Amino acid sequence: MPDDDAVRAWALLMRVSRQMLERVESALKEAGLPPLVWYDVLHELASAGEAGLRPGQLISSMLLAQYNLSRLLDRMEKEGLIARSAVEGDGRAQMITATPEGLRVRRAMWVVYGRQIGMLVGDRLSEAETKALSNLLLKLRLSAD
Amino acid sequence: MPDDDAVRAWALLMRVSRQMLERVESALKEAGLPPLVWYDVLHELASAGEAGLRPGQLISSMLLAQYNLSRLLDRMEKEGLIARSAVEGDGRAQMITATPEGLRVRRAMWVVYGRQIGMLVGDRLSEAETKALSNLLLKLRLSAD
DNA sequence: GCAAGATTGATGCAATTGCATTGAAATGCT
DNA sequence: AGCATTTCAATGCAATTGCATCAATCTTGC
Repeated sequence: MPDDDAVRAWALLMRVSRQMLERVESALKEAGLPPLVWYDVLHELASAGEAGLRPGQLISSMLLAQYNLSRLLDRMEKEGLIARSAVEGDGRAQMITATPEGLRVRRAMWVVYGRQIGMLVGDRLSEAETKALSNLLLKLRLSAD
Repeated sequence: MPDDDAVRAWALLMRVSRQMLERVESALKEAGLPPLVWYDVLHELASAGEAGLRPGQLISSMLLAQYNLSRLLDRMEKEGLIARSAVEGDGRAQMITATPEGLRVRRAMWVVYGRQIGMLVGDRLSEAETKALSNLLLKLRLSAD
């Protein structure tokens, strides 16, 4: 059985992260933008550059289930935000890239998303506190296993 | 646009909380137990004592949508873990109580859940760090609005 | 070359969630 | 009292998620 301090920190972690996530999701929705997970995909793709990414890379960087990603990409493709292309030399594989429209949507989402992060974190913690929080969370981060 | 520290803390908060949640959920599943949210309901009900709670109280303590709670209670009732009873003097309202079986399941869940909290938090942070984390999260907690 | 196994991504189906709306009962107003 | 408004909980329906499995292709070992 864990000690009370650990339970308290756990409970706060769960509650705060959910509250904040809901805030961000509802801000995006109010602005008529797609859900946050779309941003994450577009962000990863944008960082990856021209070449794009393999779905597997998205899965591991985003902690997303394979079947979930597959359908998420279906939806994003239907909206014209990403494109799938064949990988030469491996008929199973595919490459995912962000379309120009996808990059545009990403920027539009960041306006809302970034503002929320500012309000939810930047405005509430000093710089030192923010760094301290990151360091504590780093210790909690789980590796692959 | 928020500063980089805030974005970094945000990203870690999201990632760490999701990773941990998944760990706990899968530990519960492996043990053949219900999902975490069932624990939360049972826990609230157990703390509330004999009288039980009104759905509205569960909604606000658990950050759950009304329609979601309604159906969650359906499932839990079907499994015999909670009971709904009428409120005298208000025909719309109901009272939710945990059944003895519900309390038993709660204890069984805590064995697994508590152990996970110990491993995920207790074992990774010192007491001082744990308290510091709680204090930082407290500052991030959102009030009702 | 080829069968056995591994890897990559998609899909059928059930469970859950989200959204809008409904139904029923209480409250407020005149 | 009579009717509009509010409150409390449930529900129809669409979207998403989870689970198991599948199909196609690649790799390995013979």
